[in-house]
Amino acid sequence: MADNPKQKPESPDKGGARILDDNLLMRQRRQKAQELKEAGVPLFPNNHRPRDLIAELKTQYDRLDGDRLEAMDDMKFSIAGRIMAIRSFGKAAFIKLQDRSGSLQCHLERDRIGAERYGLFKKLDVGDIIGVKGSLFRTRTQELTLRVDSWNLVTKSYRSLPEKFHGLTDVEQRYRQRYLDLIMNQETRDTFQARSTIVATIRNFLMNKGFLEVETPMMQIIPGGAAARPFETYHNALDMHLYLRVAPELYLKRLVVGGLERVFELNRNFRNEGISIRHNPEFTMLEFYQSYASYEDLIPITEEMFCACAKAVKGVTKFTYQDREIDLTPPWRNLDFRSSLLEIGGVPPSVLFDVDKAVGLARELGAAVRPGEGLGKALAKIFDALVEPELWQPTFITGYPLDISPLSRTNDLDVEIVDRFEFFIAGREMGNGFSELNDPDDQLGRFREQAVAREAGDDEAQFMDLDYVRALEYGMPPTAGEGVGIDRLTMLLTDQPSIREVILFPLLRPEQA
RNA sequence: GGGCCGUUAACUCAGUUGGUAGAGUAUCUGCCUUUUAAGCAGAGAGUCGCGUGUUCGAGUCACGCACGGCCCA
Repeated sequence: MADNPKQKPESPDKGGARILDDNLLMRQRRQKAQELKEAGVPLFPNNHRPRDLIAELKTQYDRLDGDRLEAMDDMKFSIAGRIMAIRSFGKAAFIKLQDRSGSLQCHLERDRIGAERYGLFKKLDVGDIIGVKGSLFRTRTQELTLRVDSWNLVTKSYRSLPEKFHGLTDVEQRYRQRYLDLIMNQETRDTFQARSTIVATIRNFLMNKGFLEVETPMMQIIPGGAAARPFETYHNALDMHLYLRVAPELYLKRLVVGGLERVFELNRNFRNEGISIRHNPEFTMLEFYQSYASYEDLIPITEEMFCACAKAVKGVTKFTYQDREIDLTPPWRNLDFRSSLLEIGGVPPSVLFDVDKAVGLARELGAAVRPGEGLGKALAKIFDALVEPELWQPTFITGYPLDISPLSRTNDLDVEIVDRFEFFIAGREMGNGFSELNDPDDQLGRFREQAVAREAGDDEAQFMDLDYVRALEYGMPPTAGEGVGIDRLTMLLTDQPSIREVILFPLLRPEQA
């Protein structure tokens, strides 16, 4: 392959051979595999069907004492899993078998399974996947153990697993080779189990409230719905530039115009921005929209949904995150945006209505503020620096400036602000909700202002979307909508400090230059 | 983009003022039928991330690059 001159250098599998390294351990394993094969043991058969799950055996039989188990010696069980440890003696061995549900110790005796099969068993390696059949018993230390009558190889493993005591701890290797991380680390398996539970809980929660789950384009001609830089791509057959969506918002609201009065989408967004402990270029967002509701109606729904997730994962709504207590019990704190700047940020009142002072303070705090950016943007940057990190307990912040909220309905009493909240837990934004702007003329004006900002160099400004305005001209019922960051919620409920710990395959540069 | 830290055997890690590269686990060989980080005896296993430089001599010092982590932007 490597010496094929026709091989394109850009080929995605270039260098594939380079990472398929060869070392003594692998040569030994392949040698033993060859011996097994020659003895008539298939290395990669696909005819094994385990009947039992380890966790279910434990649930059913771990409460029985040794005598009871011996009395049911003719009851046979069949499990399959990966060999995680072998403790071998001359004519018998203990192995630890791990399946998706847990792990169980098994005991193999030469005199029980026969000298020939026992000899072949000795050629197996830690990491191999095997099936075993036998009965349950208790060892001297009372550990529930399967007494193996017969075994069969299900899948040969050529690579040796990490050391049993420390396991795999190298962060880079854990992310690049997540499969290995999952084999070795129960905590990783638990984290992604929790993630699945959270997603399922949210789906059930919304469906029970009459929401319809929908899927809208991830490849968009006009990327809208959030202040973020999009990824660009290209469709060959249509000869057309496309963007990966930064949010599904404008499509979901088109569906509300269409009469789907309660909709949600729970799927991936893409933002072409920096990577950090709380940002991955692709991330998962819930967005849901409810007609005949305002942003205030979303507050109890949000509280209820988060509590449902916490109960599903942790069983409680009070827990610790990174050694600090979090209490999700409703009602959550509710604080006005400007008040939060004064009370939590310690910002002088004069800054709140003075663009120059706000920009000055934002810059003092190290934020990049472009010339021409308005008061709202500057205040938002001050908020990010001074207030957000302090919002440890769940807090709704309301009364956001209009100029940073181009899709939100203007407040009826104060035209400087919109009917919107963001909410924060553990010093992080967890979500954003507002009464949707459904006046098409107002929306068109907001898009025009965004276009001006874009001209001025704001590459996070919204794109003009005339079809969306046209949809609003047909009439969108008054609607409240909300977005929730699923990765961050998962971090919160699994006590993980980094978003990469809750994304199975976080984005990394390639190993090889 | 900037700062700090890391990269040594399959894994987890030592490696002193620059002087032939170490341990534990894993592996291999022998013994061992209730172990559970099993035990005992022996053995093998390394482009020290990559490159350049300094030096008689570099895992170690300098510079550059790559990848990763944390912090800042």
